[in-house]
Amino acid sequence: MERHEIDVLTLQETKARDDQWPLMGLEAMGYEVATYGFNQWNGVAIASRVGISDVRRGFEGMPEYGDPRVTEARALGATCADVQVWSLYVPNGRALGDPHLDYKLDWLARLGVAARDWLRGDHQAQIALAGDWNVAPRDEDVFDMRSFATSTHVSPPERAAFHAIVESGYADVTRPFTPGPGVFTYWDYYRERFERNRGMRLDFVLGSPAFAERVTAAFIDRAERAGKGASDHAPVIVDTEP
DNA sequence: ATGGTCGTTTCACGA
Repeated sequence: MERHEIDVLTLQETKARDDQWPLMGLEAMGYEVATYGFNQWNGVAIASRVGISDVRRGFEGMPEYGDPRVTEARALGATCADVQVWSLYVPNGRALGDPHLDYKLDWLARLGVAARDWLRGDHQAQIALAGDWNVAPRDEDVFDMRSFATSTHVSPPERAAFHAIVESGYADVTRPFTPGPGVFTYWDYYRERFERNRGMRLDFVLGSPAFAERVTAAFIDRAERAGKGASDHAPVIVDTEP
């Protein structure tokens, strides 16, 4: 965060309850923090050094689909300066035919309905939908499509759900600055997946028209994936005009 | 078709 002068940070799959956050450290760096941690599995958070004026919680999980410890996925919205930022952790889906995939598709559909409502209410709204989408929208977003033939993340319904949100007015502001193929945001921990660049592009920032106009650059910080103890996802950074 | 890694919920499980 210090190296890249991050104004607003969104985190997903934090595996932390609200009471487990290192808030003092973030606050010492000048950040306000909003968290939405369900349990030790899944949570989301937003840290902002440009202020948080409003916090919205939405799109919680659907426990009827199974064990709520693992099915819970969350979305946390916060108004940071003039931008409404959402930290999204889209459900994983687990496997084709698994009820968790139905839950994932329902969750994305509900997000799409809400996102369209936000645009209808205010055409000048600056909204960023940022996080782990757990969808690889294009074939080039996985290192080897043959090995994903019977997998989630690339299935037509998942891709359709993602594209529906794009087509409703939320542009992917990251891909134009980080074109593929071979450009990923996630590499599994299995041996040499990162070293061999056998990854997936699952993390995106989608922006409303007014926000997308302000974006000047995007960057995937691969170096953060290299160290011992790193997350399996790399940070995705977006720059905007003031 | 399987297994490979990681961290926590541990000799199991979801990512």
